[in-house]
Amino acid sequence: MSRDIKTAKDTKTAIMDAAQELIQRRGANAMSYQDISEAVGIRKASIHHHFPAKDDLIEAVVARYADHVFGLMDEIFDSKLDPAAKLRRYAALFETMLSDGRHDKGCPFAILGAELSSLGGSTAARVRRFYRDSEERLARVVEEGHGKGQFHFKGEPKRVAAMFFALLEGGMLIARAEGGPRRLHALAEQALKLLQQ
Amino acid sequence: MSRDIKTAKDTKTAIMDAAQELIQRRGANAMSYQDISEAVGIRKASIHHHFPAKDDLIEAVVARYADHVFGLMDEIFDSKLDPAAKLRRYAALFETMLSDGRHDKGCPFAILGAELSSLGGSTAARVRRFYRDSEERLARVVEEGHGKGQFHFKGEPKRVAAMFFALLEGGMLIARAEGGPRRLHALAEQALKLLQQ
DNA sequence: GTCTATAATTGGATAGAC
DNA sequence: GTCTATCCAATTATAGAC
Repeated sequence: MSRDIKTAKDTKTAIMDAAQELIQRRGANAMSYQDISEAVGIRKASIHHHFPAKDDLIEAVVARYADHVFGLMDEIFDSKLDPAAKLRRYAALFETMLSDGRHDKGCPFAILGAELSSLGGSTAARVRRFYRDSEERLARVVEEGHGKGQFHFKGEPKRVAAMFFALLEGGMLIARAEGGPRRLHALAEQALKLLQQ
Repeated sequence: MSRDIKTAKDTKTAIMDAAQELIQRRGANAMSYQDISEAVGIRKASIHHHFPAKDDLIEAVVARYADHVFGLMDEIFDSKLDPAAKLRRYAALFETMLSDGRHDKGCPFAILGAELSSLGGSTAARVRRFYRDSEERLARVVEEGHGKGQFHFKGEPKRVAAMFFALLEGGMLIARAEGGPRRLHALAEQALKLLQQ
């Protein structure tokens, strides 16, 4: 056996976990190999063994996170919940993030969106893709709600979905600065009120 | 006369202009005195004469920008425009920002919100204040529109205002990544549709 | 796969001449 | 108020022993 049964989590994963937390809290530019080294308990050089360049690490983290979130989204959106409940559950993902730890974590893609121009090309592409795919999935739920008569609005479902997404990403940054998860929750609920009225 | 009549803009202002542009495009963490030095055409040490520490510079830029924006907001919101037109004009401020230069500038306060935990204390406080004051001003417009029967919604005007604000800040980051000013415009229009239906 | 050691560069910042 | 020169710390990254 090459792994410790108990605490076992391979170093590569531990590095990515630490990096993700740092990105969510401080951003990719403010994250250093030194920070990760201290968090994981290994030397800087060892990180380079797993991720030769910083961009490689950021990209790996971002790819893993996107897979994770889309997994959760698909679970929610493919369920038998009614459309409004689906949007609530989706919003709750953001709220839960703000509740985590020291209450200073944000959505990695909102943070990286702000840092977009200093990211590597493929990471920037992944950020854009995340936005696009999120809106696309949301649009299906909005459309479903519209079709079932649960949502009432003028305009295209696609636009409403984009609105809801922007609201959550922006609201997350704002609520992280002041108000926390409760404030983000209130934002999402207000949006749902407008959709259902 | 101690200033050149023609190109005259004092160095301090030129430094702040360069710093603001860099913050809007890359973020405060990715901005260096070296970058500014090249943009302005002076030496790094000269920047330190005007702004001893980087935090001083960032704070000065942020304070000036907030004053500027609140000036514009007050002009719009104190005008005789109807509430929907006021919100459109407000949204246009964000759209104009995205149209500027290489189309990669964002609202400094959205960028700095993402970098919040690596900012100096007083700068972070200013970011929070900007969010609060923006929402407060927007709330008055939303309330006005509700009172005049132009906006129809359930819930508190304060919440609706917060929603509109989060939508624009988040939408700006997303539209900067893909879609540009037109996309942000569509977002704002969709929100107005929901309010007016 | 992890370590020590070290390179190479850049960052923010200061001292002191002009 | 701007410059040259310099300092010191931090950062990304590599080489090579274990």
